[in-house]
Amino acid sequence: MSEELSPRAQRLRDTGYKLTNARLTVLNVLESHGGHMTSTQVLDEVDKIDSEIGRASVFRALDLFTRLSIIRPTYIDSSTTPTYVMLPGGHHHHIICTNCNRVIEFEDCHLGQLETELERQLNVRLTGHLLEFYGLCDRCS
Amino acid sequence: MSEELSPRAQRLRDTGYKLTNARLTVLNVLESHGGHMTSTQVLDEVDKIDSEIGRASVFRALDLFTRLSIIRPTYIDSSTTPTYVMLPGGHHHHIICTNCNRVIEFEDCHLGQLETELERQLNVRLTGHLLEFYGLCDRCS
DNA sequence: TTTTTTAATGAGACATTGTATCATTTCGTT
DNA sequence: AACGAAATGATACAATGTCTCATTAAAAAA
Repeated sequence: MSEELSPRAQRLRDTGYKLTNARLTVLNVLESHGGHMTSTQVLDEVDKIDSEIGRASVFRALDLFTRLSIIRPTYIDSSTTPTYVMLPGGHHHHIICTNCNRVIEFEDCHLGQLETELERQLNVRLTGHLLEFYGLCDRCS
Repeated sequence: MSEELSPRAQRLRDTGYKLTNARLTVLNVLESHGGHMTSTQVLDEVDKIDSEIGRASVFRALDLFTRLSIIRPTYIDSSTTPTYVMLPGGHHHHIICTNCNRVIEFEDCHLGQLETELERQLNVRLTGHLLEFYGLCDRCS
């Protein structure tokens, strides 16, 4: 088949993982929802598209994508069920209203400098980050 | 009883919540472990101290503390079971090694400026934040 | 101090979410 | 086309979190 692959799918293959139907479907679902989904939502959407895909494979894909820093689990409106956010370009930032749980995205995080500083000081190699601010949104404050 | 209260316990009472045995025990456990614990660990430790305290109350306390930004659930070594980190002074930052899951703490995050900028631009009131970097630690890179 | 009010509790059945196992299938390569 | 390793799907299971409701205990009022 000669479909074109999304950059993330490319990355999957380049890292040595097989491009299976299950993985591509999960990735597709995440991408088409902007990557703010719980596992249950992903399971539902995947099921709509291809009900042959098993529950376990969905969880396995979510785990794999997490390890590859394609997505990141975080806790938004439940302190127990994670929401998977995409890490476009390896990073993500938002504000969570602690009253109504609304999520507000914003652009610049100015963390490039801190990142290189930490890499030098601690001898680590950083590939991404997640920055969450908590507080009250304009409606709730 | 005239025990002195921790600042966080004070905060609980000041916000109008009762200082119950269950809540104080959970808080105590979190504080004495530096606040990097899963719910199961908290349940175990609480049970050691006072086995009368019910499972539900522990979860209720964790939820409450999360709402008050005393702790924050985050992903560390499982993409599903959250680890609760304390937000001392309303914030927390660390590096998670995506290979061995080691957590490296660091100090300055230099986010004060960004915080005030966002408050002004978006008309929000921010009370805390969580900053996570992902990458390979010195041993794994 | 005693009483009152009401939030919070604990027990435990239940629901939800995630994982392990393993025979079978599929991908990518030869 | 055939091969081998990786991944899958089915399903039983395990772990984690939630609900209900009668009872208790914390804080306020008397």
